[in-house]
Order: sequence, then structure tokens, then C-alpha cells
Amino acid sequence: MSGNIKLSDQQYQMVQALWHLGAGSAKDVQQALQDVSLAHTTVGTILSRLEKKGVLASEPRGRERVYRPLISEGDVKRSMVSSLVSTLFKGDSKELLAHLVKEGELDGDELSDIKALIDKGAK
Amino acid sequence: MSGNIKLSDQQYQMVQALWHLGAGSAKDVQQALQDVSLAHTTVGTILSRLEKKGVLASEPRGRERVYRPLISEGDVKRSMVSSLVSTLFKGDSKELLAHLVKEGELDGDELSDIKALIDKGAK
DNA sequence: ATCATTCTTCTACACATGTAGTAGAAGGTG
DNA sequence: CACCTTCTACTACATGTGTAGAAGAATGAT
Repeated sequence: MSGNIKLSDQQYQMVQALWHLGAGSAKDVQQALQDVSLAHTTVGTILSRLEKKGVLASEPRGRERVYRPLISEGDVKRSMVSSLVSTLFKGDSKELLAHLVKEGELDGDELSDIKALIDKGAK
Repeated sequence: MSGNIKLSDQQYQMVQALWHLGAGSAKDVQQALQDVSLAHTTVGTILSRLEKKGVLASEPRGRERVYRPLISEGDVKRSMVSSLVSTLFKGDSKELLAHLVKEGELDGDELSDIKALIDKGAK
């Protein structure tokens, strides 16, 4: 489902906050994103745009509007990774793996971890 | 160098064509991108914007302008992958690896290939 | 020399995004 | 009840991008 979700950094931060919160108002999201301090109105704008795009849903609760994500973090990651893979690696995930191994800043220990992970995953 | 290069799909296609060509005119690029058919003027526009951004350089050759990439394919891939990793995986490449292994559509053979690659890379 | 072809450059417009002010609604307080 | 606080909704503006037409320069053909 949810074909081609593509979120900007900013947008991802917001949605991520909502994944953690489960659901929340613009205020909640702003609070959760203290590191990137934005005017509350900015948060509101982004949230409502995300709703228009179908990424979030909301309903009013008292004076405020509560947003909740309509798509899962996994879906978004899958979709964004796969979109990068098609752009940069002709759709071949293996090449991304190879890129990470070759170019990555992974040390030996990390590589062993990965191998363990592969064994587990490949079972 | 070249800190944070970030190219859209479209832009990446163009620059990629130039990596393959070495250098070329708008026409050459358009030809190379027959799959995504764009007006020649569109190709010209994108190319000149990329030059303004410092991704390409060009000099006139006869009646046409020849563009050549200022950044390597490796740099761009590194930069774009690492930017995705920071957004989606808190900067931890290992988590992207894990994501690929868990969520990826990699079959057993491919995973063995990867392990081989890791061994080679890890030396 | 003139005309048609072919490129580039300029200009334009729509839409997404980042960012935020202002207006208006709704609830709390004295 | 009048007022302050707090939210949202609307409006706004800059920048980036996708896309391409129109105008102008240079080349090739007759």
C-alpha cells in the first residue's frame, strides 16, 4: 500500500514525532521537536499539509486538533529506501549494500554484526 | 569536499548521463535520456541550473555548450545515502544494512554474495 | 546573401516546501 | 461579562523544481 511516500527531512521529523506519540496536537509535536525550534504556526502548517497529502489524519478534540499518522514508519522507510535505491542503484538493493560496505564507515566489528544479522535473516 | 550534495531524481539522471558521457551538450544529454523524453529546452534549463548550483561546469564549444560534472558519482552517492541514513536511521549506517536485510527483497544467494563482499571489504 | 535549422538563454508558470504573521474561535480568569 | 491566552486556519512570501515556449545567435545549405 501507500505506493510512493516521499517525505522531506522536516516532514519526516514531524511524522516521526507522531509515531512516537501515537497521536498529538501541533503543540505536542512542537514540544517533541525542541531541537529544531520552529514557530508553532509553522508546525501547524506542515501538519495540515501532511494531512492534505494523506500522510496524517486528524480530528478536533476540544479546542485543538489531534493528528495521527496514517502510514507506518516501516512503510515510509521501505518506500524511501527503495526510491533511493532505484535512483542511485538501478533498483538493485545489493548495490546499496555493496556501497555501504565499500564506502561506508563501518568498522570490522560492525561488519561482523551485519554478517550475524544476515545469518539470522537468511536462516 | 562537496559537503551536502542532494539531487532530485531528474537531476540525478542528467548528471548520470554526463558521468557516462564524460562531458556533453544539452543535446547529448537529451539523447542519452531517451526513456524520459523531455523538451530540449527543459534539458537546457536543468543543466544550467545545475551549473549555477556548482554541480556542473561548462564551456562553449562552437555553437553549443559542453557540460561536464564537477563531482564524482561516488561523492554524490555517498552524500545522498548518508543523508538518507541520517534522516531515517539516526545516522547509523548499520541500521540501514539491517533494514535491507530484514525488509529487503534479497534472497539467500544475494545474501551470500553480500557476506562474501563483506569479507573482501573487511579483509 | 538568405533562409532554414539548431542551440542557448530568458522568461514564465505551476506546484512543493520552509517559514511565519495575522485573524478569528474558544476556553479560562477575575 | 470583559479580557487574556491559546489554538487553528488563512494568507503570504521566498526558494527549488518540473516543464517548456519565445527570442536570439550561430551554422549550414542553396
